[in-house]
Amino acid sequence: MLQNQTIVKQTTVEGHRHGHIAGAARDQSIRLKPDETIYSEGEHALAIYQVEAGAVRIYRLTARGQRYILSFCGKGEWFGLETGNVRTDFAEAVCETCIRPFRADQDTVVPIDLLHIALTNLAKAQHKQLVITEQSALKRVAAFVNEMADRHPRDCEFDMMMSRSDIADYLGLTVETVARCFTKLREKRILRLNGKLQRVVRLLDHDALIAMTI
Amino acid sequence: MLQNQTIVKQTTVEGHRHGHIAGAARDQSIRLKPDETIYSEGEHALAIYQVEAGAVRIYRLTARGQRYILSFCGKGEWFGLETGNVRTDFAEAVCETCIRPFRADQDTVVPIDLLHIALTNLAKAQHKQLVITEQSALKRVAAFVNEMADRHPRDCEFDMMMSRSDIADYLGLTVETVARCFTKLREKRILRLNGKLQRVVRLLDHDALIAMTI
DNA sequence: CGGGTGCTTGACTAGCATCAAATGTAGTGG
DNA sequence: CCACTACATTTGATGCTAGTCAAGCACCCG
Repeated sequence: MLQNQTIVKQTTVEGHRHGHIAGAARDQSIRLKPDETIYSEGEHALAIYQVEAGAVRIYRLTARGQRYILSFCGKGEWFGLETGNVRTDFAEAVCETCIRPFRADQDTVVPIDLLHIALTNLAKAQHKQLVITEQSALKRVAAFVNEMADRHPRDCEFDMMMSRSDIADYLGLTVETVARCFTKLREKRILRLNGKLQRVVRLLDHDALIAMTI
Repeated sequence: MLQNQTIVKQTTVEGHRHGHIAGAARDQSIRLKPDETIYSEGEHALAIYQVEAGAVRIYRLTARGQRYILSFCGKGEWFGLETGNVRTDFAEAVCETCIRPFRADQDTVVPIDLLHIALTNLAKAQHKQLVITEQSALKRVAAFVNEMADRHPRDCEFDMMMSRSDIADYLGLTVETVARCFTKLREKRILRLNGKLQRVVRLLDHDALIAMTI
């Protein structure tokens, strides 16, 4: 028994080589244009990142080329922590985005609680499992809008920034179904959609929205 | 920027009080009967566990009383690591099971790589997301059987131990659909089912099974 | 023997995917 | 300024998949 024990405290991120994007001097902020790639599957994992502004999508491609978005990371959230030292997924900016890399240089050991980040991401992933499996398409979309609303507390109007196909690939639905769900939410007077791409949500009835996700 | 930084090295499990089950003297192994509870939602998290034999199901209950199984833990796998110090889910033995608790006593700090455990569980959760969202019912069941088969390398016959409703609640399907998928796998001559409860799988065509999960 | 449990099968239905097309907006070039 | 293309979103029609409800079977135990 207990063959799997290893020693504590190997709590710095793996990977030592320098890559294209983490080449930024002294781990300073990086500005990204919409859809710009941060890292790709198969690359050497050499840094973790914190979002300072904007949003990042983390996704994988299936054997059939299907995209599946594991998570969206908003301001303050961390991403890029991997089990091994090779990337298993892709990271891209959703919109105009600003991120801050943290490399694992031996001399500049940054005091980051990697365990806390990992556990937070685990909790997010588990919550997403519940959302996806238990609920109908409408409830999934409602849960998504609610998740976005939580990132803009006190604002009743905010820009989701994600396209319909981003949302579809995140919730395991099709673009058409997502669009239909948004019109249903509009018909129910729970929200209004503004902006040329209909990505700006104005929440009319937050309580009703929350009630839908239960 | 960077408000969320905290200090490294708080890598011991939270919780200091003693609970009913971890009261076992000196963190020795615990034997469990089928369906015996290990911990429940809302309890104080005071230990993490490693499975020595058998299997454990980790699940949550939705507001409507629906059970959703987040993961099954087999031999060698760890569970019970939480973000806070309160349990957010339930843990039960699937069958006759043996687990080993690790408490967070200040004097007996066990050298466990909690980060590695957290990242492994994160990877499992992410993989499960892909299985659930991308695939049809048949593919999900195939993926499940494959997952079980991976726990019994070189054996072409093994006992899954989980009931049909366990599998259904794990894959986000109904019992009937799971049963239908198993008959399809039988009809395709990919496996045979033995035992009084039809839980013993005999793999006839492992390659075909893997091909289904892609 | 009867009742309980777990698995399977059948008939029917609701909901989402699929295919197809329309709308709206921005950008380009005549 | 208008025609044209390109792209994102929306809407409509149709079919299939999995959920629901119901029943039947196999096994076990009192």
